[in-house]
Amino acid sequence: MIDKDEVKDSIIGVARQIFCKFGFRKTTMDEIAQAVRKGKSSIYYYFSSKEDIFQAVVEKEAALLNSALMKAISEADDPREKLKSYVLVRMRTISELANFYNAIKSEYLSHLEFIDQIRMKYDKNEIQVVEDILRKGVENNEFCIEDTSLAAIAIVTALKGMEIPMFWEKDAEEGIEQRLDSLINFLFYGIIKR
Amino acid sequence: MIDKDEVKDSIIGVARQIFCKFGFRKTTMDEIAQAVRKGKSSIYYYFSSKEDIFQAVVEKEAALLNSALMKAISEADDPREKLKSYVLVRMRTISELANFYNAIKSEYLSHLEFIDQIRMKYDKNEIQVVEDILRKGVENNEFCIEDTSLAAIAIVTALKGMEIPMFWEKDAEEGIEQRLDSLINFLFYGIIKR
DNA sequence: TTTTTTTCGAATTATTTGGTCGAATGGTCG
DNA sequence: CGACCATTCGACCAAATAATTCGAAAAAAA
Repeated sequence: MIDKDEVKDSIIGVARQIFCKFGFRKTTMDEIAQAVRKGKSSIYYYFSSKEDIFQAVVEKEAALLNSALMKAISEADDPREKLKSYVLVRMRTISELANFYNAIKSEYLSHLEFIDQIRMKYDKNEIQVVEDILRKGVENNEFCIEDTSLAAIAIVTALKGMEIPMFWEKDAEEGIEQRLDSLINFLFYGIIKR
Repeated sequence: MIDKDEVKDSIIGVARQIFCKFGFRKTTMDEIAQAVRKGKSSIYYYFSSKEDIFQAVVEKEAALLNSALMKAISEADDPREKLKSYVLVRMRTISELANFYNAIKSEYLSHLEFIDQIRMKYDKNEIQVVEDILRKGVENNEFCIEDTSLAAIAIVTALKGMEIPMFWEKDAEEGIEQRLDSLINFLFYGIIKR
């Protein structure tokens, strides 16, 4: 017998590719089915709808980013390093996932609220994590921040700001490192105790 | 009043991009219309159908290749150079147009016979041009060929062989120069009088 | 064999899309 | 101005396509 989750995973993987290429609308169940070498109807044995598949893909992407962040943070030790590593890894990973986000953006997919829901879920998590780092930094006397909660939100928001479509359009490769540096500098100048 | 041909050209240009990205099937008239900032029905004022637009795009691509070839040939002087330049420019231009051909291939577009027709039309032209080069080369005693007509067909066919989809898949950039060299060598060894 | 899991073809329904048409809009020229 | 083109567009339709359902057939497990 086959592991159902394995099949689901392979569908998610394949679907991701096709979504990347054509976006949500232009991706058909037939294409997904053919790509995993199954009948169209078989897909419905694993997922209840096209939207369901898409949701799974988004969830997986978000989880991927999340685990990359967690790993990066856990590997650095002092708060300053943690924060730096967090920012760097976040941008790098997002950059890798850019394909997918590109595919999504522009499509009038906003009415699929679950995307926002998933994002929000992970956002809260992210903000919490960043806040923890900040708080520890304050305790260690490395950062001077009045309201760590607000600061965390600001940082995550700033990083999200770099995800805006425009950013990924053309300059990608070259511009990214510079922007990262300047962003990190900016954050640190305002945060680090001098 | 606007120049009708200008508008047509802009439609062709925009349509080309979208065809490239999504292929014929997945490209909708609405998209094309939106991209040129017109109503869908307005497009039909300039073109009679989606196929008609596509045909125009193909025609333009073919014409582009053709004029590139003519220019290259006219700039070289002796037959040997002409032939070499022809081969090089052909491959280079095709490489640039690869995007478009990629978009077309794989789609079951073969039932649109006009593609074959256009190709054939330009093929005949190309074969004729090559044959002229060869014949001059023979006159100049640079080439030794029994049947220039057959040889021309062979050469054009050989070059077309390099257009097969597989070729463009992955190795593109690196492999192309080598292949070109070897192809040219191959042609010349069999043709040039030693 | 019986039962359960998995697949699929055919049918159904919902949505999309190519294409038409007549009515606007707007500029041109007498 | 008003008659006359050129151009645009919204509303509409039929055909195509796509999502989803369903029952039955394989395949696997028990």
